[in-house]
Amino acid sequence: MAHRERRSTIRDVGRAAGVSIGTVSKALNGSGSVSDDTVRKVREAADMLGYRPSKAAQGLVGGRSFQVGYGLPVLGGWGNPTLDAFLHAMVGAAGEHGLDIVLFKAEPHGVGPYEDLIKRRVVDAFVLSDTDYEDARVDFLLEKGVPFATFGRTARSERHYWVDVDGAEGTAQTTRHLASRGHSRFGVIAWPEGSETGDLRLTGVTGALRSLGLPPPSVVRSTNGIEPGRQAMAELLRIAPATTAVVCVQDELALGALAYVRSSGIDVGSVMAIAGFDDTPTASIVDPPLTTVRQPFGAVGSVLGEILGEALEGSSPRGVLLEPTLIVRASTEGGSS
Amino acid sequence: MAHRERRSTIRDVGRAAGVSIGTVSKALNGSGSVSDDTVRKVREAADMLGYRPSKAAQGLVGGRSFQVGYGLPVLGGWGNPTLDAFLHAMVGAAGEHGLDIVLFKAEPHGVGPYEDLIKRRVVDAFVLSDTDYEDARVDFLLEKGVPFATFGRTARSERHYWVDVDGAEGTAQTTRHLASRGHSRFGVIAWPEGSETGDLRLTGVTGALRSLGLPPPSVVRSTNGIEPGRQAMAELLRIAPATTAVVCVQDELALGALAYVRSSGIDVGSVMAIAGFDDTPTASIVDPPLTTVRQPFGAVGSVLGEILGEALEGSSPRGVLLEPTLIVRASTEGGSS
DNA sequence: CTGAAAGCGCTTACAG
DNA sequence: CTGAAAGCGCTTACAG
Repeated sequence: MAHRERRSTIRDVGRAAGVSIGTVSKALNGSGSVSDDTVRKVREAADMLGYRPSKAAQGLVGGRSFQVGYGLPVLGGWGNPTLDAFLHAMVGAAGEHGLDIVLFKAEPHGVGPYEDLIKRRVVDAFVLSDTDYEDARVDFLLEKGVPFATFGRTARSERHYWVDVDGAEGTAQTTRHLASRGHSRFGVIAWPEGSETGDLRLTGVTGALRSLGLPPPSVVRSTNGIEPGRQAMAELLRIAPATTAVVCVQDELALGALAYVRSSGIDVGSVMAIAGFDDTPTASIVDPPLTTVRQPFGAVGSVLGEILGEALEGSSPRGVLLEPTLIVRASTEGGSS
Repeated sequence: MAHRERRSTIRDVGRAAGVSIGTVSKALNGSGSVSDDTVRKVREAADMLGYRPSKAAQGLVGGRSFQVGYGLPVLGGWGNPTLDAFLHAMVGAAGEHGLDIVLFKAEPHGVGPYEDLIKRRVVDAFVLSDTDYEDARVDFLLEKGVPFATFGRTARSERHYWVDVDGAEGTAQTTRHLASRGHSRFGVIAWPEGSETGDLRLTGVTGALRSLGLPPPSVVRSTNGIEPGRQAMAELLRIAPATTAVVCVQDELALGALAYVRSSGIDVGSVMAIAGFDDTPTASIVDPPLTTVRQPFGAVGSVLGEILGEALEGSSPRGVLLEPTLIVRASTEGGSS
């Protein structure tokens, strides 16, 4: 079976159209000046032969690969389920700019794979996600002069393309929602200090409370996870027993907090309001369903794909800040209804 | 800033080592015969210059791209969360064979993107997931003689590489577990007819019941999703009110079924046992936690990566069937404990 | 063992 | 407007 027909080359097209390969190239790319008649003949021949130019050859002469590298964040990075929507959107948007996405395995903080892909000329640019505020990869790419776009702001944001979701705005929305439900004693379960993302989310709460004229929140810091969330909630109620509204910087923390409160026999929703961040699939399933903030991962991916086109033109970098959406569910709505 | 140093080429290495570029190539690739001394000199020069051969150039001359295409299944394909582990493992294993993964957006059943990547010589092979039993892509690639490996068996399995998880064995395990807990009236919430994967999972239940000498299950078919699962469960209890054990071919269906049963005031676990398939993250969180079957997605990915190496050698295709693991949780354990 | 040369499939000045 | 030629960075017979 297996046809494995020789893929036709520019030479075949030239022969079929009765012109030189240079003319075929110009006709097909619309570069240089070619008579309408020739263009037509060449197009016909190309169509008939199903000709598509070799990317390797184009890349070699043009010095561009039309490929963008994306290092998969270490497993579990920002929660499995989001990767799907993110990749789809990014691949789609990049594709519309004629760019393919090349996947590779990113080591925790290593620049090794990045360097390799650059040197082997496999990619023209990179997309970085799960960036730290101080990120070795950012400095490396900046120094190499390789275009890239990050998901998340960094210490060098003004020097590279980036897309981010306004986390502070997300928790501020949550806070205003809770305040409108009558809450005034707030707690926050935050990430350890130094996490830019986590601190921005914390800021959203404190800022919103301040402008509402409410007292500042009690803050407990915890690593991510359900069990840590449970413990953090216990701690929070110990240091601030009057708390009635808890904003968590991530859903898992909220799920832990929720489990703790429920197991203490306190009603979640009416007595104690709990909110998370990220709208993980679980959030809508737990009892009671969790109020949370949804990040527009699809939009992040497509903007990243878009922006990559610009990055490759060498225009000066810009950032895009996207708004998250508050998803109100029973974990903050129980009682007063 | 931006160094953008000219990436060094084979010519630079030759100059630095004082040999011809042909010799550099042979020395670095270990092909042809080169004196040990020359090899050493060349290696040193290459290291010093940080030389890495251009993949485009190698691809052009060798006619191979060392890239493998993977079309992202349509959003939500086999449930977001699994994509992460799958991609990680696949990218890792492929990487060890010197292969990069190129992502693209697969249209539902279209071969268009596949044809394009072949013609443009972007990839040497493909990985297909979410394959249908009759899959146009499989026929297309077979006819083109392009190597590929599928996740899931197809009607042409003996002609291509494949990796699959033994779904029938998974639900058979579930069934035996439930029978050992004293259940004898089984229900199955399955996918619509024609889904090979779904039908295999259904088969696992019927087969196990038969060999246990128990009556066949009542079967309700439903599209995937939590809400459909809820409705399917209602339907199941209507047509077979005596049912006490329900095996669902996917977790989301099980979550819907569980929600329905719980909201009817029936105790899940003791009175009504419910099991799912896939061990999605949510499964361990719901109340009660869901008994389910875990697919070794990581293993699937790495075997796929492995096997791709073979596929590119042109050796004759083989398939690998991986065993899933039953994860027992409270949704099937309540009462009798 | 080593080098010169051809060639992979394109694009792009450069002549005509 | 069109074609011949050079060249992108490699690998691989083919001579020496």
